[in-house]
Amino acid sequence: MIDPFAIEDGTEVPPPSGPAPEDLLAGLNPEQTEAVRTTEGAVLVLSGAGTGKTRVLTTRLAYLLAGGFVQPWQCLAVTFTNRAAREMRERVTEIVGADAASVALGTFHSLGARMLRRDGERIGLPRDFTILDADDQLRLIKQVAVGMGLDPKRWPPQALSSVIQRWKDRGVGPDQVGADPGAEYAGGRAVAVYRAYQDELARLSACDFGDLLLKCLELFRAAPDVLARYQRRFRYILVDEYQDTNVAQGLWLKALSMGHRNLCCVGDDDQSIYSWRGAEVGNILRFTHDFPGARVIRLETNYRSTGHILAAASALIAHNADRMGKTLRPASGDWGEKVKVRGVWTGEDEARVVVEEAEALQRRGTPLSEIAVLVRAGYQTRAFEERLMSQGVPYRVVGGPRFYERQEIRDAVAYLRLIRQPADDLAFERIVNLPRRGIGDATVEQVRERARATGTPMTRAAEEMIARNDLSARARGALSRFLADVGDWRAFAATADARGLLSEVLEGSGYLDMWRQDKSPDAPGRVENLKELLAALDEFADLGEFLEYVSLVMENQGGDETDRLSVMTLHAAKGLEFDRVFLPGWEDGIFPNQRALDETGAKGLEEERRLAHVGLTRARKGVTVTFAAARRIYGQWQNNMPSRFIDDLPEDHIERISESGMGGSLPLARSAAPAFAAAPPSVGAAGKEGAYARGQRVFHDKFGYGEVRAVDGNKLEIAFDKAGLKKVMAGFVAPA
DNA sequence: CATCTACAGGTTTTT
DNA sequence: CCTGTAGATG
Repeated sequence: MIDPFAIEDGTEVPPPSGPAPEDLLAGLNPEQTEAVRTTEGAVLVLSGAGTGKTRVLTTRLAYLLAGGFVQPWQCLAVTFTNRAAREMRERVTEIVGADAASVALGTFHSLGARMLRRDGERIGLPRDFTILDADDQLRLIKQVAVGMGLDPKRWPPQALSSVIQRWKDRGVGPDQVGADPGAEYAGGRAVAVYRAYQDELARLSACDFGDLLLKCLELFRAAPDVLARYQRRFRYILVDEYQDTNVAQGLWLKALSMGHRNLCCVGDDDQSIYSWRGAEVGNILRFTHDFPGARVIRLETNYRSTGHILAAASALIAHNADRMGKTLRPASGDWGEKVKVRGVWTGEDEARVVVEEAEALQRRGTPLSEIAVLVRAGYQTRAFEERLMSQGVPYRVVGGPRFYERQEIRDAVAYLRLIRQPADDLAFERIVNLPRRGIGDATVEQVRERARATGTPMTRAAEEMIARNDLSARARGALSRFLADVGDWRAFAATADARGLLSEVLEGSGYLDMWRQDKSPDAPGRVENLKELLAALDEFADLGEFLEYVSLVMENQGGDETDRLSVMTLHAAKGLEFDRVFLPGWEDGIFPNQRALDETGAKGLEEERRLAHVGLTRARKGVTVTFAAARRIYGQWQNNMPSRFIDDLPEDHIERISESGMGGSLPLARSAAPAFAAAPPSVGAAGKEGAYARGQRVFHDKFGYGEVRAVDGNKLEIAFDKAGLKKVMAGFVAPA
């Protein structure tokens, strides 16, 4: 590594590579220019939706580098998502070239992990610690809590886990909990669970996601020299999505920036929608207090949306009290279309109407990829999926499980982890009986018991139990066969490359065969994913490096070029934009969500409103807000009032649409609803009952060809050739 | 130890 | 309504 002091000595400043800094400013507006050029000191760039935030961020980084006054590795750029990090790296590379490669650029978590790998030994964290994801974390907390005698029914591990995570988000270790919120949870024993969980993590040489920051803070406290080194090194720090940082991340940034004090945070308090995940809007609201003398620069010129959309969004968000205040101004004078507000009778009507409008837009030339349906909660996607599927409109649901969160990937990774790290008990437990090899819960429990009693890893405990003949003959045989296999793989790992190793493991263990023989419809996809994992391994010489990549960075392969409409949650839509956006389910209780209201009151309502603001500002040219008078939720008919957010939209900028042929009696104002007390008329949207008969051959988009076994109204029971017996709505199949 | 049945519970989820 | 999990059963 290059000596960071080479530049500060001022002797050999390398000549600027690429463009001159001032040339980069062409095309920026005055605020953007100011945000780029104010390189010294603390700067908060309040960047409203569509105001060119990414452009400012990348230009600012390029501007620093292009001057040649700072080495790339003296710049720290922090994002939340890998996607954002990748995009920033790509865009800066386009501007300044290869220099961009050595900028310390990444997510909070990956940068934290890098620091801990380097210096974590100073706080007793081995260099090769394992990174646990949410699933591992939950299993471990559950184990610990149950081990302490807590009834998982009364104190769900899930809840304990979130209490502990909130502590970590706030930078609070087990010894610092004090009177922190949540301290009373589980009769005050949550703290003890936290402490035991941390002990357990230490025993496993593991960190969960929260630890990647929490342990950095601990490191900075315990080893001031290490902190000082980072402080000297990072002369310029750049942070994206600052409104989403939690307390720990805020402290992390503050600590690192104390050397040169050049900290630039970009964010938008009006897009803070992750407080329930520990994000602390206070970080942005208190910025000038935390960094006295800080400059605040507002970006308010919106280059994305037409006038009516912006006017509606601005008026809506103006109803929030807790904000720094910003007004989006349209860059163009184009008012465009008013925001459509459309009431319908039922949830099915809503899906039908939305899909019809989307199809009409497509006919008039809007690509499906420029149309999005943004819902409040995941369960709402279903109605739209059904309708889109039956209409044959290509669509994608964004935001399924991440690649590395998939069961099959985690299983494969667990094999690798166990091979590399025999003490990885979580990996051991995960795959010891997967595929089934006759090592049941009872046996695993015995091994765990002995491991706990003797303070050894489970692998070791299992070996000892075999040697001492502590087990039933069956279990003993199965377990020793498993351990022998792992031993063989471990030996193999010494010579083979990563891909060869995993390939051998997946075949030799029977894991791949397990999925190949599985009859469920998603099994082939899992086999595909495993192949993808194998292919990804080619890029890595070192298994450890790969495991880090898999647990922190790896994403679903995009690779989908077909023109599809997007369906996703509002949360997933943040940072994206589309020509046309549909915002369904604007009904009190759904959006704003009832639980948000119940649990966090006025604060919750404001966050819901920010979510609505995010939704509206995703659209360039058109927004359609819809609400249904009644919908079936969990099989129960429920009448709803139109969302109070509809009242926040100024009449001048919206167009209320009444359904034709429905008597014009739809509740277009809140006072008119709920519209009816009894069940609404059934629409029968899902299909033509009686169109299918037993024995008929049919085709289904997902499951392929099959034969109808039974007909029950519009539900069919079909024996699919590949996917097996399924119950399917008649609307989803076509005669074959 | 695997498979079946009963039953609770169902907001959002960047790492 | 439907899905995931706990416990009882073979």
